[in-house]
Amino acid sequence: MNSETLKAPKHSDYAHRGCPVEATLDIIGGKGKGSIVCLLLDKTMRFNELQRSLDGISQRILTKQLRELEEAGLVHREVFPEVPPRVEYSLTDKGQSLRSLILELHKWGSENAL
Amino acid sequence: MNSETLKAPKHSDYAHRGCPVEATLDIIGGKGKGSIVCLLLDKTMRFNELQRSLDGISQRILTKQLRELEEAGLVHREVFPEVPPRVEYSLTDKGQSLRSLILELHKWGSENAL
DNA sequence: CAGTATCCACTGGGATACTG
DNA sequence: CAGTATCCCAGTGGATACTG
Repeated sequence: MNSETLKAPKHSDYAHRGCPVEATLDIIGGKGKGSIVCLLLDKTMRFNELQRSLDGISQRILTKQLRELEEAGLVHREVFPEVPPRVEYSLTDKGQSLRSLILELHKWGSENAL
Repeated sequence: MNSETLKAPKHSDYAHRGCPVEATLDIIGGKGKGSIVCLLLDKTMRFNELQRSLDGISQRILTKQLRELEEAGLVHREVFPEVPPRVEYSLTDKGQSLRSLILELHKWGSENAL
């Protein structure tokens, strides 16, 4: 079974076909990703610090979102070999390049959504 | 059963709590919504026209996304009582207020995602 | 502290068929 | 033409317990 050719076109496949807007939304659209990038714009943060700031997100999901953002090249993950372990998350340059976009999302949301 | 107090906090609940960024993403983050708003920035379109432009989206989903965008106050739906029926979709002022944001999403996506 | 591992519910979305 | 109505599946996310 060739999973790549057989599978029905999923979300991303189609989404990326036409519109770069959808492509971007696919990257920062997951649960909490907007907030994560938002938080990391200003400072480096540790895992628990992020989790507390995101008020209620589960460890599992936070890990997943961070891994996806890392894979997308937006987030840098640095592990310090200490006891107890310390892991710091920060934005890469590519991540920082989202700044003005995030600020626009923030602005529109403040004025129209909340 | 009070569905509002009993239910576990779902997506939007939590999302909106802290971050306007998430609130915005919740509104334009559904499948095809980015593309839809994008298309409607420039012209009014009919249902089938949209569906063809979105290449592959199902009728059911397109209807759903349009209804949600309408409910969010971004899209105006106008029904012409003709045979065969004609329905035209356009952006409201609130929808048009997304323009610069959409353009930024488009720009970032073109440069970083596709 | 920063995760995995499991299990489970809910929803998003696809496919297809039917209708005013 | 512009939808509804069904049925179905995969993915997302929550809760909880465990670990290096």
